[in-house]
Order: sequence, then structure tokens, then C-alpha cells
Amino acid sequence: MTMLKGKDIILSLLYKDALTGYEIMERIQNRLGYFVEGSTGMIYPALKKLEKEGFITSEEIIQHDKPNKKRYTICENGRTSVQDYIESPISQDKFISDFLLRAYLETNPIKELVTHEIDQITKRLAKLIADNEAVIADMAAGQLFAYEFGKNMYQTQLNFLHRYLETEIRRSNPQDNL
Amino acid sequence: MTMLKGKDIILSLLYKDALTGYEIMERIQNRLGYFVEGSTGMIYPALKKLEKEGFITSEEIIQHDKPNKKRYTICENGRTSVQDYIESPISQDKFISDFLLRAYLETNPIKELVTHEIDQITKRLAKLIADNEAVIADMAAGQLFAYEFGKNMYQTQLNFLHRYLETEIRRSNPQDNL
DNA sequence: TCTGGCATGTAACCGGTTACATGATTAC
DNA sequence: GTAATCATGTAACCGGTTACATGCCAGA
Repeated sequence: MTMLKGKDIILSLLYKDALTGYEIMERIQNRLGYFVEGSTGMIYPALKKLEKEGFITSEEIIQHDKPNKKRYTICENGRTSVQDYIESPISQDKFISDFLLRAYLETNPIKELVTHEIDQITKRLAKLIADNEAVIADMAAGQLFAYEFGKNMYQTQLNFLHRYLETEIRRSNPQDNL
Repeated sequence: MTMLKGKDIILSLLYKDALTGYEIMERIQNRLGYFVEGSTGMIYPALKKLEKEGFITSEEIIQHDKPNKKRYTICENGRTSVQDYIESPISQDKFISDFLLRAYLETNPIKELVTHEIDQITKRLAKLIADNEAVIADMAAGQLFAYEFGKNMYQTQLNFLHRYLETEIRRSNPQDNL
């Protein structure tokens, strides 16, 4: 029943690699962007809290070509927490769509709405591919699966939306039906 | 950029019909269940607040065969708010999946995970159909669109997951490849 | 009497949104 | 000089989760 929390997402990522806050944010927004969310306002405070609570440790990394950064490493406590998470009941997928709510409210054709949505999803799909295709060779089975899942979803959504537009055009131009 | 809020969902529903809290909850969880969320803990306090702020009014309805109820009616203020919402920028769809995060973390085959997800989605699809098919004749264009969209998404997800299981079986039983 | 559907609520908690703030370094 | 990328943060606010609490009515 309990929803997926930032803590679980972050610790899960740190379970595999030691990462900086910036890297965590990138991964969440890019590679995992299809199915989780994360902003600086969530990630940095969460990291701080996780360190204070003894789930992770940090070390400063001095860089000369770029700003310094802090790398976080998971510790025993954190690994246990991830195990607990994995053994906990799986929470339901959640899909929130402002687009569909607006569509739902409309009595009239929703061409502009759909066109806008096609735009959005096209961009998101392109980003998903761009962010993942480069690392595809290094992906574990599950990562590849999640990526393919997301790609498939976006493509299906696009197909559905395009199909809608086509039937709309046919409806409004009946003379095309030869 | 701002996310879809309970207020917008509720006022949007009340824009079309006067409804009780219970009816709003039912609609959100059933017909709109594919793309928005709502629980008593969100809906009743929100209704109270919306009334206090003058977006809606309420009247008590006495029933003899069932418990009494309160019907909420949107007023001018509320209609304006819905207009503002409709004119505001569309916020991005949001998909949160505990299932995909767990899949992402796995190095090993994820058959059980996928099987569980198939179960979940099958149930949700059945519920979506059950909740909508009865009222399909009364649906406005947009409502039908949203419903078809959700159905299509669930079906695609199921196809993808089934396909995964099949290829997994083939991978683990190569002798089947005659 | 007890289950199930109808119906309305409360309250603590907290997690995350939103927006703002800062600064190093590189390349143009 | 300034835009872009890298990098880390803060803080107020509030919205919703979670869980609990209550009660009516019908039918088995």
C-alpha cells in the first residue's frame, strides 16, 4: 500500500554504485525518468538525511577541471534497508495525466490537446532513447527490460494518438472516404 | 510545471454535475482511476476547503433507504477556477512504477515480478472495463477517448509482459526451438 | 448478528514541490 | 563577458498519504 519513496529510489541506486548527488539526479531524470521522479529539492535533502541516519557515508572528491563533489557510498544499514524494500509488498503503478483529465472534460474534439500530447511524448521518447542507447551495452537484464518497457509504452501512446487524429480527419472530411 | 491538484480534479467533475463526496470518490477511483488518484483523506477535506473558499456550495439530501448525504454544487467562482485551470499550461504526465524500479535493480530474470505485474494489470483492466462499459452509451467524446486510451495502455502493457515471459521460456528451454 | 454497501469525516505526519540561491570551471 | 555544464544546496509551504473513526441501512 505505501508508495514508493525517494529514500528507496536513492538507496537502490547506491546499492549498485557509489554516486554523487548530481549523478543520482541525472540517472533518475534520464535513465529512470520514465518511471520515477526526482528533483534537487528532493535528492539533496534526502541524501543528507540518509547520511545522518547512517544508511550512507560521503567523501569529498576534489576536482580541478570541475567543481568539487561528494560521493555517497551505501553501508550495511543501507543495504539492509534495500533488502527490506525489496521484500516489502510491491506498490501499485501510478499514472497521473493532466492530459487525460482535460480530454475527459471535453465534449468537443480534442485535436489540439492530442497534438500537444504527441509533441510532448515524442520529445520524451527521443530523450529516453538518447539517454539510454549510449549505455545499452552495459545494461543488466532488468535495466534493459525497464528501458524497453518505457520505449514500448511511449510508442504505443503515440500510435494511439496518431490513430485518433487520423480518424478525426476522416470524420471531418467525409469526402475522403472513397 | 505545477502538478495536477485535487482541487482541479474535484472542481472539474463538479463543473459537469452536482455530486456528493462519495460519488466524487467513486468516479475518481473507478472511471478516472486510470489517470488520477483520490482517497477519502484527500477528497473530504478538499470539499470542505472548497466550500469555505466559496468555490462550491452544499445541500443536505435526506434519504430513508440509505444514509443521508451532501451534494456539492459548483458556483461562479468555481467555474472561473476551472476555466483558469483549462487555460493553464498542461502539466506533464507522470508515471511512477515500483515494479519497474525493482525490475531495473535486478540482474537475474524477473519472471515472478513480471507474473505479479501481469496479475495486477489484468485486474485493473477488468475493473476499468467493468466500471466504464455500463456507462459507455452516455459518455461524451472526451470521456470515451480517455477510457479507450487507458484500455489500450493496459492491453499493451500486458502484451509486452506476456511477450517477455514467452521469450524467457524459450531462452531457458532451448530444445523448444525446433 | 454480521457483512457489505453507502456515506462522511479527522488528524498527524512528512515528503516532496517549488522556487530560490550560489558557485566553480570551461568554452565561445 | 557570458552562456553552458557541473555541482550542491536551502526553506517554506502544503497537499496528500495513511490510518483511524463513525454511523446508517439492507439483506442474509
